[in-house]
Amino acid sequence: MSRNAELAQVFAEIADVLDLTGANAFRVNAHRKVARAIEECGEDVATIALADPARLRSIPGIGDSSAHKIEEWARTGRVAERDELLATVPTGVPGLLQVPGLGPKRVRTLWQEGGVDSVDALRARLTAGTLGGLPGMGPKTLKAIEDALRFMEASRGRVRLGEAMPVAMAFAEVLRRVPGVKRISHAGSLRRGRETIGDIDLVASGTDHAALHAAIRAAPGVVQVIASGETKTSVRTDRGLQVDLRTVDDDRFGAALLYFTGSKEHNVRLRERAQRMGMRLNEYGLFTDDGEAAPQDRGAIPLAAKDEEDVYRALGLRWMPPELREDHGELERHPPEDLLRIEDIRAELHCHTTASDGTLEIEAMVQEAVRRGFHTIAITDHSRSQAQANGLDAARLATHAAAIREVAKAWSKRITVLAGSEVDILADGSLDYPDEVLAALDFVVASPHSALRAEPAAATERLLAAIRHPLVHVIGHPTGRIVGAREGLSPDIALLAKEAAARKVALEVNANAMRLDLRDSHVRLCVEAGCLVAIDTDAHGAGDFDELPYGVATARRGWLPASLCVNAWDRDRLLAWVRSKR
DNA sequence: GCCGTTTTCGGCCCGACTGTTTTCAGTCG
Repeated sequence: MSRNAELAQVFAEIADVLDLTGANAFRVNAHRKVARAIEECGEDVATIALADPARLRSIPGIGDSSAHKIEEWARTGRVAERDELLATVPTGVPGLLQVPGLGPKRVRTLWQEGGVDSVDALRARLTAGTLGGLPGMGPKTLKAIEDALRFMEASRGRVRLGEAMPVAMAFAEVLRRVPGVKRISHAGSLRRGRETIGDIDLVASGTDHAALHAAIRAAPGVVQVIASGETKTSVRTDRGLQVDLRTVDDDRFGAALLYFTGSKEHNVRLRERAQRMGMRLNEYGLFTDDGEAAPQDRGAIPLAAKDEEDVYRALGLRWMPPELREDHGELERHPPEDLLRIEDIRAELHCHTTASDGTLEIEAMVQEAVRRGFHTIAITDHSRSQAQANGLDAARLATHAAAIREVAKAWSKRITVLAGSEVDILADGSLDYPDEVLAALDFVVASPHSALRAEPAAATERLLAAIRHPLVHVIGHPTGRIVGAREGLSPDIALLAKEAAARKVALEVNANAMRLDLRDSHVRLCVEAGCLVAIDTDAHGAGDFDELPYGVATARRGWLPASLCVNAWDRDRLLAWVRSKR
């Protein structure tokens, strides 16, 4: 776990225990907000705490009280208040909050009146059937808890963006065939392009809501209907994913899509803004606030509801790209006008062929790039240390480069093909080929593949050395992390971005959904430093190009303007930069 | 606990669905 993740957990634990003991809900929420702010910070928060206390307090959501706790943790590795709070409840009780359907009230009932003090104890008591008679725990509630426990064991949390998107598209296709359907969109964290997705949210409009809900319940792969009403259905798929459908009338679609896209925090900001302007915002529209709840049920006509643009406009705002709706300052400081778009990407600068561990020959890879409308592709097979990936030694690389240049010549009217390498950054920061070998190539991506558990300071030095190497164009997947599976390196990204900006080296956002490396918060640091960013699919086959949208979404979440993305430059500008390193 | 285009005090978003405590609490997003 990264240090930020550890520290965030301290605040999450404080929030959980406060919640369980019935503390003020806003106080609980404030701690959860701090946990989120820490988790989403691209820099090491403990380091900020020691170096610049004022800057720590300038992070939204972190006030004086939380700042003191963070400073305490940075100095001692502990937070006394957290330890004291945790001592007041049995060790396993906070874990009960992770069970879907169990909130603080039910956990407190289970614990204090039922003697249930852990998830294991809960499972045992459910099996033994000795939980009947607790207040609020009827047979259906107990059954729902039992199902939720089974689901927890089967699925373990969030899935990667690249797994969730195809599932969402398949469900959308099912809805598209329902008679009377008007508009369908995915929403939630999926639409915001987050790297992992908790569940799939869909919003649909049409004339026959009941038919839409029936279609979702009967869709292929659905194994359980969790809830289904007139406007909302939740189902579980055979792969353990929850899919939520909300239906609305088409003239309210924009308000519903806005609402269900979130983030929750962005929505709260919008509602607060609406409130200040004498309006009221919910999933049915933006209404004049007459002091009464649920205007939509009283026949009130919304001021805006049909499209998201209408709602933002009525609130005096420009439409906000979904990837930016995270309450990361997007309402105060509008994101760049030329925020990167998928159609801006015209070059692939990191891919593999059969020379190392790819599945396509050079020419087939080039053809695929042409088919995708790219003006440039760099062929970058693995270097010699990647023996398991059939990495090339200097002699094979020379032959390979000659073959790439042959293909380049044959295709020169259609696309520019660069002979390159993805050269390993070794543990000591040196590269896997001597300089004269690299100098003979057109393009060099330098990436860490091994020693990915190095200390942050060592990782920073190692990557700085690669950035300072005069023949390197791009640092590939700089941290080496695998989403949900490997933490990778934790270098000082702000420092790397500053150095890379000075030397015109691009840091990569690897678009593969397993990697998304750099991640969104790192991109934000790159943008602040004015550092170039490369977005590459790291394609090993034709289908891998399809992952590009995930990389673009990650870059957009980091507010990347097209002007800083080398893959979005026209051919002349890109090649001038490529040649500047030779 | 946090925060400021009414504010350094007094607020802090809003609705759907479910099950059960028969009029609403709990959970979720």
